[in-house]
Amino acid sequence: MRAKSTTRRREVMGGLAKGLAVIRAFTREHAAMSLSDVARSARIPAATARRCLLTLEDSGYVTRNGRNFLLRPKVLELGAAYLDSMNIEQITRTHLEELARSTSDSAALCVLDGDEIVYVARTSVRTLVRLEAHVGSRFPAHATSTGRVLLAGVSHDRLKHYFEHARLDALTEHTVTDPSRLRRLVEDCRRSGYSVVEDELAYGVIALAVPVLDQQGRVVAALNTSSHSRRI
Amino acid sequence: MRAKSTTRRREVMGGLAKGLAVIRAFTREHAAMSLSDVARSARIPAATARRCLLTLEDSGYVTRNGRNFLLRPKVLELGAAYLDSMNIEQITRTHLEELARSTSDSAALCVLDGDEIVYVARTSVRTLVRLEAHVGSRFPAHATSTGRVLLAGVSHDRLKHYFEHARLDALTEHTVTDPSRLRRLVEDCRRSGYSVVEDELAYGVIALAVPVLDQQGRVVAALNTSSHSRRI
DNA sequence: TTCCGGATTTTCGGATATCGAAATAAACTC
DNA sequence: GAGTTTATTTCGATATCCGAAAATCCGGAA
Repeated sequence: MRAKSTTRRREVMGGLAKGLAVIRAFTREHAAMSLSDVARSARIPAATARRCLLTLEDSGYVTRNGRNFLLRPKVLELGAAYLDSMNIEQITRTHLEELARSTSDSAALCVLDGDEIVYVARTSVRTLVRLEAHVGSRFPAHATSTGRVLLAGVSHDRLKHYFEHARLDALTEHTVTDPSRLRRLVEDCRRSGYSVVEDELAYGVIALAVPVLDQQGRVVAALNTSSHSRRI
Repeated sequence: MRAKSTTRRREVMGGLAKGLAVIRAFTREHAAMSLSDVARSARIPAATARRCLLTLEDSGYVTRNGRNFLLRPKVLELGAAYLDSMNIEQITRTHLEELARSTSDSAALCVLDGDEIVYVARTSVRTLVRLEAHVGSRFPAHATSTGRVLLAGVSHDRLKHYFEHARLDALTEHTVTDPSRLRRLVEDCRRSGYSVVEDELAYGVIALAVPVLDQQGRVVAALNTSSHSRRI
């Protein structure tokens, strides 16, 4: 007790972290949950889950239907703050829509977050059946065309950090999981300016990605277009 | 302050509400903010804002760039929980993309939240210049085609509540702000099953909306397609 | 450069609200 | 009605809250 309290303890707000965990506890399979469902799912005590839910209800993020709680669309505003601040709308207008129209296929704008890519905007004509994705969806960077293009744009240090920490799991038997091979593919991206990946994220999915650069020539996002390769 | 003098005080988590306010403080104009900017913007003491930001940084929602904080794409996951739980992807695939393709214009899927509509998904070919919208964007229900279709689908009680509380502000000189006239327009929607609105949300914008029904025939969302009407 | 003044960030401490286990109450099951 | 699960309340220990003070940073003048 005394020993640990003397050391510099990082001051954080437990309640905030728990409340966010509560929001994230809701999924497609668990769209409506009772208090105890939420507590179990978010791994927090029932009394705390209750306080979180009441607070979220008070501020309009959650609503109650009988004994069940569900998310309200207001939670989208939290993401909207990001989309807004990143000026996603402008990039979308510039690139995404033309790409989708010209290829008549799915197209998406993604950014890198840790060792995953995140969908920031998307348009599609026929959605990939085996890959449900929407704004905010995440996939491991190493198995996606977008991810490789984005990795090609980060600093040497960050790339080093990526290879030290990322888990290169195989998602299909074609997924590249060998670090040095992946490193070579990323370098190819840097040279060629694009990346094509087939059957590495899921069977039957082929995608092509190119970087989106800012005025200084830095990679700020990546555009991809994807399609079915073949049936399996 | 002995005992619970203030009878039955609603127990809430102040920290959670404040943390969410911090996320929402970020906007296009203020994409990167210092601690004191955030505190000012969210109307909370600096010391508290600091604890919120450190917590959000710890959990990956916020990052630091020198003395400035910015949102990370992880905040999109909070909205993704909603999109996921509402099965938006399926509705999008079913309706939105076909509409966008067939009309070659902007199309969006919206839901009602309070007296506003919220964009839940969108696709567009040429974006309306005067109306930047993305997933999570909100507009007042009374001035939008989508809003009227959605209002036409709510219960009598909720509609009553809407007319008692909503502020029918004029956004252009064509905006319908008279409650009884709006009520008639909403009833028209209920009968006809669609709504067309021109120049009421912004000059030069015309939109048409139709409801999306669930198996029980309840209105769960509305689809709209919009376009320029004329230059002003 | 060095120093100063103002703004920002961090620390501090007492008052107060939250945490969470456990008790109680309510609801549901059989 | 007894047994089981779920929801709510209680309460001492503890962490947060926030005003204010201290430390730090920063830009510009000398």
